[in-house]
Amino acid sequence: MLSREAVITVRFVKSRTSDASWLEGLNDAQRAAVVHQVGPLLIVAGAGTGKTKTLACRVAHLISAGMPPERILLLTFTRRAAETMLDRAAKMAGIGDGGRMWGGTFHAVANRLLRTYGRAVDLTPDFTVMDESDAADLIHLIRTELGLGKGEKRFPKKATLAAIHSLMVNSQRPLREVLEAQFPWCVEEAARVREVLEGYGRRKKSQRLLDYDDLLLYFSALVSSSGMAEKVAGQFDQVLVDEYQDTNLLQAEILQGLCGARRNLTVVGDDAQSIYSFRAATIRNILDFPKQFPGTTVVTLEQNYRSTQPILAAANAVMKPAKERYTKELWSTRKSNEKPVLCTCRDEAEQTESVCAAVLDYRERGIPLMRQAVLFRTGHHSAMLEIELSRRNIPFRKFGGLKFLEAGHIKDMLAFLRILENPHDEISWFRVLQFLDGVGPTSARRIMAQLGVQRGEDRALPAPTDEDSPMESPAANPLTMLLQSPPAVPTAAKGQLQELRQSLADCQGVRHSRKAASSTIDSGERAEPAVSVQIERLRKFYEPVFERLYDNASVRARDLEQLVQIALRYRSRRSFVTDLTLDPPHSTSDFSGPPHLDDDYLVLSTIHSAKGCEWDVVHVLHAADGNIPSDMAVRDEQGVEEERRLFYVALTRAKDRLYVYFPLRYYDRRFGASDGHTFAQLTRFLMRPARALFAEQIADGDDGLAPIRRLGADADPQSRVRRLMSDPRTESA
DNA sequence: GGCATGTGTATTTTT
DNA sequence: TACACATGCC
Repeated sequence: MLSREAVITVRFVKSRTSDASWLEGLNDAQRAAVVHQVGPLLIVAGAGTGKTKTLACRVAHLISAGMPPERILLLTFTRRAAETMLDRAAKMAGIGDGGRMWGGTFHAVANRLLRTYGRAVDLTPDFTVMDESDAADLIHLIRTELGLGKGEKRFPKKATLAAIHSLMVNSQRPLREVLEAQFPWCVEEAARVREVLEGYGRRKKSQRLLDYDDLLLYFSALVSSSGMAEKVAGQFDQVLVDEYQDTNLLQAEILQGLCGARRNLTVVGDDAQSIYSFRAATIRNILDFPKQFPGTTVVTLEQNYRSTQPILAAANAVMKPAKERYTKELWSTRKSNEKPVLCTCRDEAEQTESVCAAVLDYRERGIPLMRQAVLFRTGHHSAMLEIELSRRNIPFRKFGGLKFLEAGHIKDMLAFLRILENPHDEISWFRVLQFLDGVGPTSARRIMAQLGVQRGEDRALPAPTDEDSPMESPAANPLTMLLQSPPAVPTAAKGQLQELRQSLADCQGVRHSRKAASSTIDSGERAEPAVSVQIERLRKFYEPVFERLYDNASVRARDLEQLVQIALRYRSRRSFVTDLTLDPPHSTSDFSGPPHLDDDYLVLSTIHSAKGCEWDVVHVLHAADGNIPSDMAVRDEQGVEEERRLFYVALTRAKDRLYVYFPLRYYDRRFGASDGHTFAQLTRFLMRPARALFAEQIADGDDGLAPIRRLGADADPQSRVRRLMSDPRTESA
C-alpha cells in the first residue's frame, strides 16, 4: 500500500541531512511555526502550503530541543497521515524509532488509552469497537424488538437512527435540536427515537461495545475525570493536531482536557477546506480557537508550493464569495500559461470518453497514471468511468465510496472473529446464526436467548477493582454454552451447526466440549492460533454458506484471500479486529484485475478522500449543479458553503493541469427507468468571474479534445503502431 | 408462525 | 447493490 505522500517524503529526506539544516528549507512563516516555543499555536495553512512539512519539522524541532519522543502526541485524520509525518520527523531529528511518539486518529488514540485506563471511566479493557454499520444493525435489532416500523406511520430507518445518534453525540446538542435541524421529518417520532437510542446505549454497555462516538465520549470523560486527567494529560508535553478544521466539539473538549493548564497545543488547518460537517465537524473550532485558547499565536501560511498560478487563481475565485473565513490569498511562484480547462460534454458517456482519452494522452507524454487522478462528489459518479477503464485495460484504484469492510462477506467473516473476541456481541451472533439453514431472525433470537448472549441490561459491569476482570463463570459465556450444550436447531441445520461449533472451537485453541479451565483469566489468552489460521478454519464452515448467499462468490472470494493477507500482519485477534474497524482499508481494485501494487494505476477518488493529496493532472467529474453542490446539501446556506469548500478542495489538488468536466445531460435514476435524462446546469461555483479563469472546450467539437480523442481510436495508425511496440505486460496489466 | 424468495426502489461525503 | 417490503412455501 502506497502512502499518498510517500513521494514527498522520499524527496525531502534525501535532500536533507539529519542535523538541523532542515530549518533552512522553510519560509519565514513556516519557520515561525516550527520554532514557536510555548502556549497554543494555530497554523492556518492554505492548500499546498507545506503543512505536512511544517508539522513534521516542528516535531523534529521539539525532539532536537530535547523533548522525549514519547511525550509528543500527534492527532491526525487518518492513521496514514500520522505515520507519514512521524516518520519524516524521526528522520529529520535523526532518531531511529519514531515509534515512540504517539500518533494516530482521535479514535485510535482513544482506543489505546482506554485499553489501559478505561477502568477509571467504568470500562473493562476487553471492549470491542463497532463500526457505523454495526451500530446501525444493533439499533435495528432494538427497533424491531420495540415493534417500531410496523405502525401506519413510517419510522426512521436504522441508518437514519444511527446518524441521528452520532450527530447528537458529536455535536453535543440535545436530541430535539438535532431532529429539528437535520431530520425535521422525524420530529414527530422524537419520543420513540429516544426510546430506541436509550435502549441502544444500554445494550452497548452491557455488551461492552463501543461505537466510534463512544470512543470520543469516553476519551473526553477520561481526560476530565478527577483522578485520571492528570495522569493521562501528564504523559504529554506537546499535542499537535492536523486537519483541525474537521474536528468536532467533542474533540475540542478532549483537547481542552488533554492540554490542561500547560496548553502546549499546536493545531493546523484550513478553514477553507472544512468538509466534514455531516460528521459534526464544526468550522467554529478553528475559527474560534484563539478565543477558546487565550494567548494563541496565529501563523498563516499563504505561499503555495503545489499548483501553478492559473490554477490557484481559479481556486481563489471560487472561494472568494465565501462568507466567514480567515482571509488568505494563496500565491505561487509557479508560472504557467495553461489555464485550467472547463470541458463541456454532451453527456456522461462523452465525459467518460474525454477523461480516458486525456489520461492516456498524458501517459503517452510521460506522466504516469499514478500522478493523475479523477475526483468526484459521490462514489457512484465514477461508475461509468470504471467500466470504461476496465474495458480499455487501464488499471485504477478507487478511494472512498464502498469500502472493503462494508462488503457483506467481509462482515460475515469478522462476525465470527468478534464472537470469539467478545462472546456477548449480539449483532455478530445474530448474523452468524442466520447462516444456518432454516434459521431466520426469530430462531436466531431464540437461540441467542438460550445461549445467554444478552446479559441482563440492568446488571452492572464488574466493578473496576483489581487487575484481571472477574469474568462471569465460564458456563455463562455464550460461546462456551454453544460448544458444551448445542442449542436446538431445525433438522436441516444439524450438520451445519456441528461444523460451526468445530470451526469456532478450532479457533479458540481449546478442546471442544471439555470442561473449561476454572481460571478467571480471559480465555483469549490461551494459545490461540494465528488470526490468519483462524480465518482459514472458519472458512471451512463459511465457504458453503458463502456460495449459497452470494451469486458472485468467485469475485468475492478474492476479498477473503485479501483478508487473510492482512491478517498475517497481526499478532492478536483483538488488535486485528480493532484495527480493521478503526483504520479500514479504503480502496477497491476489484474491477481493474489482479492488484499488482508496483504497477502504475490511475487514482479515482471521492473529493473527501482526496483531502491532503496532490497530483500532476486532476480531472474533476460532474461539475453540474445538483452534483456539485449535491442537491442533498443545498437546503441551507451552510450546506452550500460546505460544497463550495469541497469544490475548492478538488481544484487545489492539481499541480500542473486541471480539468473540470460538465456533462450537459445526465442520467438521473430518480426519474423512472426509461428516459431519466435531465438537463443540467453548470455548477453555481463556476459563475462569473470564476468561469473566466478557465479555458473552455467542447468535448464533441472539432477543436478541443478532438486530437486527443483520436489517440484512443483503434483506427489511428499511430496508436496501432504504438500498441505493437509497447510491452504487452504493462499494456494489459 | 416463520423462512426463503422475488420484486421494487433509493443510494453523499467517513473516523 | 443492498435493503425494505410483499408473497408464497414448510
